[in-house]
Amino acid sequence: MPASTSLDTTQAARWFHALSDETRLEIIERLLGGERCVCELTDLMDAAQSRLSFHLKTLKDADIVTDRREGRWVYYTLNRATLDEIETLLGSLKRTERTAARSITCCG
Amino acid sequence: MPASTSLDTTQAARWFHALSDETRLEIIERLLGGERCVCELTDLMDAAQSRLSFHLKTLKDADIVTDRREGRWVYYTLNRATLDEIETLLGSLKRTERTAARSITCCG
DNA sequence: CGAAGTGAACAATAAAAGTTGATGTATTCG
DNA sequence: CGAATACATCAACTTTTATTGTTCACTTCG
Repeated sequence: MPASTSLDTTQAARWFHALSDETRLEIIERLLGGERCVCELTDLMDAAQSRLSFHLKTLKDADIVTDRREGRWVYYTLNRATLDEIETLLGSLKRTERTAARSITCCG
Repeated sequence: MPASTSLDTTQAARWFHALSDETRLEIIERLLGGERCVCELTDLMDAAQSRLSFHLKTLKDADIVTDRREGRWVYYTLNRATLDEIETLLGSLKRTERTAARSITCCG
């Protein structure tokens, strides 16, 4: 049986890591209004292009955004399905387990 | 006015960072069943005490757990209120903005 | 009081992650 | 074709995080 409980901590850590950076959260904010190409984000955020590219890749690897090429532009969009999954996961971090947790009466 | 939109990205990044580590997620899982003292966690997770202490501090700094001393033990508990806040925040990362996002017609 | 247990804090090190500037690749346009 | 634009990728470097072993403080108990 798996080491511990039901949560996929590896996947969860990946997702939360992708969300754990201010620049990336700002990107996400910009994408709330709809898809954006990199150059728009570069303008809006006044950030170096290579820096944004780095963070966009991080978000993409975590499946939080998707990209689409159109001519010489690449448009990024929020992947709300993944955000839904993360929200669900967060929910499961709150649920009270009814299993026999209190059997271990600590160290005494 | 603030740089961008309504989201407190600093706070959000702090929270997500606290959740972005497998060890910390495992700790949270163990706490789902109720409060635990450090020595229980050390046993359950087969991890060095100083390592757990480090991660517990990270979680505590992010307000995701609270601690309580009782005799020589320190008990940690999930702070579900914070988890609720994070869930709400995640929700706001999904909402569709109705503001004039499309005014910028990109670089063309 | 002194020994033992519990856990925080510290220092040294290792490993990730982020930034910057430069280079490379695809696409469009003259 | 050649120049320009959009973006990814890379290498060098800096900053953050995580791990490990050790030490320190507090509490209990003989």
